[in-house]
Amino acid sequence: MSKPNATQTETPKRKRLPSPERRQDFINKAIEFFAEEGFESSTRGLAKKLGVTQPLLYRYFPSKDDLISEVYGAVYVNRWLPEWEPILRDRSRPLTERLNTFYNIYTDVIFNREWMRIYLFSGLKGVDINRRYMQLVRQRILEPILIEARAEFGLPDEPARDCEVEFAWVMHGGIFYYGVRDLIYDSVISTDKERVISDAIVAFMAGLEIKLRRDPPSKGEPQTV
Amino acid sequence: MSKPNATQTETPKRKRLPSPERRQDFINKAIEFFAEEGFESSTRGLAKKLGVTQPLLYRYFPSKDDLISEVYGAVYVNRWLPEWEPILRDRSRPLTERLNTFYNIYTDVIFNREWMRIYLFSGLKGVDINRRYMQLVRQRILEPILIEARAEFGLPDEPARDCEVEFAWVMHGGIFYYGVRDLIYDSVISTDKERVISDAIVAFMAGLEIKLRRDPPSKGEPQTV
DNA sequence: TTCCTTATTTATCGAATGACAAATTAAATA
DNA sequence: TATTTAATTTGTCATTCGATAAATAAGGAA
Repeated sequence: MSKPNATQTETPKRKRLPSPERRQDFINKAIEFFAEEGFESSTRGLAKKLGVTQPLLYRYFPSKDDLISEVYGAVYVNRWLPEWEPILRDRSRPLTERLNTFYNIYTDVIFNREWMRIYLFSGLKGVDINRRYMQLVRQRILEPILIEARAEFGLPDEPARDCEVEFAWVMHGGIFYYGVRDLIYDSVISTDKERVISDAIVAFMAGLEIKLRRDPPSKGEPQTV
Repeated sequence: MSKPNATQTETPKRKRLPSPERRQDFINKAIEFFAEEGFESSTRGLAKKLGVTQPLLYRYFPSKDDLISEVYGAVYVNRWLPEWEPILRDRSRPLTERLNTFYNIYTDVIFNREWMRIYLFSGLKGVDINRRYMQLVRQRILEPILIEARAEFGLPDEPARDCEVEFAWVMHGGIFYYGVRDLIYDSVISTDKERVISDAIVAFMAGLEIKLRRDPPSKGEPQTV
């Protein structure tokens, strides 16, 4: 079984890749690696996974933190799809249907072990990209949903109030947390994602209608917390 | 400003504490420390926070991992209050009222930066204490709630089906995620916890009633996923 | 006071870490 | 083929890490 010194069984000797491709390969594998091991894990561990020596990483990224920033970008920024928002605004379909469509394809992207773990790790690190991502969710998903809900219920068009945004966040967070339980904690019993989403949306719509009729907009405090 | 070698301005020299108290102090500060810095942070950093040298930690805990286990115990196990469950089962009050009471006092405990961060860090580490905690939540909170809901709606007493447990998890997770946004991401706009909980419960109860009447229990599949 | 127990510190080890400089070598260019 | 470019490795440094052994000293007991 043991070979002499010269001939190797596996990869011949070195594989040399042009700069851009190698770089992209590094980022892709870094996503896998840091997602699984956390950002505190060593660049040597990553290099081993890459089948490359550790100093080579520093030819492509000035520091470990720079590499991590690239990982953030590849996960957060690049995986946000612009076609999501129009789905929510398409008034030719009932809102409940739009919400189901949206959350099914949205979770097709984020219910992914890498995405989830990178998101949670970076959130605990307190990097600002998390805050920006949540602003994106609020402005491009939750507030549009609340606008559409007003239209659906025949209420006047007004910006969403803070407590309504929080209410939408709870629905969104409930669905999100289902993904966390599934992909991070392995503690999900019914893996019927579509049904979980559908049930959450039914409750959201029912609750929102009650809420909007109970304390209707354009009455008391305009927007004061 | 600079002092000679002998005289100190701050603490005289050493403060000596009896073993049990020192040990407890270590655990308490370790909770703060690891919650903020993560479990990968150094024992030297912790010792500095404690105002003590690093090897002293090893007089009280055989290894860093043993200390971390103590932290888990102090946060997860010891902060679970046995009086929670009876609140949910007290049929002299409407279920909605019980749910509001329960989630307000439950979140008084877990909506705490230390608790939340320890929970999230340990979840990402994949330690089994997380899985056990979630089983606890399911068996002692969610399933009782579903049993009570059946009674409230005048339905026959049956064990909760999987998809109902998931539905309860989404409500629970939505409330939980509100805490995460508040304490970890600082991205909460309305800090009126009581109202957020109340709205979530209204939606949950409305959704559950629709759900139970739409596909009623004791009909089709008994418990087959 | 003196002695004894033990809480605490000092000193240190071996391994692992991020990062850099210089030596190699694969592959494109001439 | 000979030469050049740059991708990759080898070697290494200064820190930092968890952990241990030995030295110190605080505080109670005699």
